[in-house]
Amino acid sequence: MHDWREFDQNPVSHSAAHHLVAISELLDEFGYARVSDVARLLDITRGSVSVTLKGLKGRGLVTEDERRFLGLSEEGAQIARGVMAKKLVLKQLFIDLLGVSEEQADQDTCKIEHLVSDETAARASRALLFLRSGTPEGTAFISELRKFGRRGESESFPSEEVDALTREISNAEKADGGGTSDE
Amino acid sequence: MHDWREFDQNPVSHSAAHHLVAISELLDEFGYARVSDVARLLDITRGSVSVTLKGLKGRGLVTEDERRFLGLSEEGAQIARGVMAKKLVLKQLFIDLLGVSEEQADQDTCKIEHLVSDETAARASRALLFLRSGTPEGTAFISELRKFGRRGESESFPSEEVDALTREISNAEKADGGGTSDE
DNA sequence: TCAAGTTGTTTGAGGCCTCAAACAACGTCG
DNA sequence: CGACGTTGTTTGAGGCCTCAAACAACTTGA
Repeated sequence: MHDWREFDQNPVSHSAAHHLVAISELLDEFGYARVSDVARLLDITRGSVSVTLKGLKGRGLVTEDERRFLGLSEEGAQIARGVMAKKLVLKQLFIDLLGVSEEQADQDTCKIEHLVSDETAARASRALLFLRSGTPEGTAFISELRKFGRRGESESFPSEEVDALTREISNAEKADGGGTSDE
Repeated sequence: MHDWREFDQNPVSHSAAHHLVAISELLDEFGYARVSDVARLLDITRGSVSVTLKGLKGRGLVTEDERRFLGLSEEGAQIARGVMAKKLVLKQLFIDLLGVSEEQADQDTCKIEHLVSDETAARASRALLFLRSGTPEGTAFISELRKFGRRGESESFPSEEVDALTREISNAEKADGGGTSDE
């Protein structure tokens, strides 16, 4: 497992991704985006945005008007779309499937949005589409899961139950022949 | 969405979390952990590990032997347990529910493990327990989902389907009264 | 017009993480 | 013993991200 640092390889960092998404959202909502608007939306200083965007402009992801209005290049827009789509899909999956509160789902996906692989995001979207297609199996599953979930709402995370699950899974992995989880 | 930077608040950073987990795994597997072992496992230099661990020792999360063997304080061990449990639960959820390959699930969860909230992790573990309990609804759901998933294995992420889903969801959000995603 | 506010930039600082390189303190083995 | 290898540390550097503060340029309004 030597690739825990793989976001080193990401075309854009966590922060940069958020800058791109912010610009995209501002353009959508107001038709323009300036350094200050991005700073306000991300709740960081204009100085930080200025510096970060300098890099993104240099890499051809962000463009700038004579009037200092920001825009996204095709590549920048594509990255932003990807990140937003991942976030949306994951968030909705957490909400619809796991029953996480919208608030919490938003906070969580906000942090992980640009870290999940295309494969996982694609599969999540398949699951979501399936759920939303309203098949009896989907409906029954969710309904049973919710009933099941009503037990043990203790809310502290590494609960005893999880410990048991942990043991169960890691035993299964060992029996399986090792798994990928270490080494 | 002003808390996209919330890992600022995290007791430990991404990197630090991995150091703690590495120590925990090494202790589990070999009974001891030294700076070099951690470095090897994380694939970074001893110098980096030395520096990072200095911080973690200072914060009372990591201990050190006279013989330079590393250990975890109660708090450090607890953090490591939490992170490992989150990773395991999410990984297994991705595999069992979404049908992601083990390889990919491992890479993904490796990056997001310590970013997910307790609530989401707890709910994920409920879903996993439910799935593993072998109820007919669970089994039927997975089986139907897999059939459903066999269409559109195109594997590129922001697929047309996802775009459609995106529009659908964001429209629903607007109709809903706005949602939390922007504000 | 001129003061006040907004906007964007730069700079100096710091935090975090990483590296390479240089060191010192251990071994081990011939 | 002495050369060699391992181990852990420190240092100088850089990347990335952030801040506060100081500026310059612009707009606004009385």
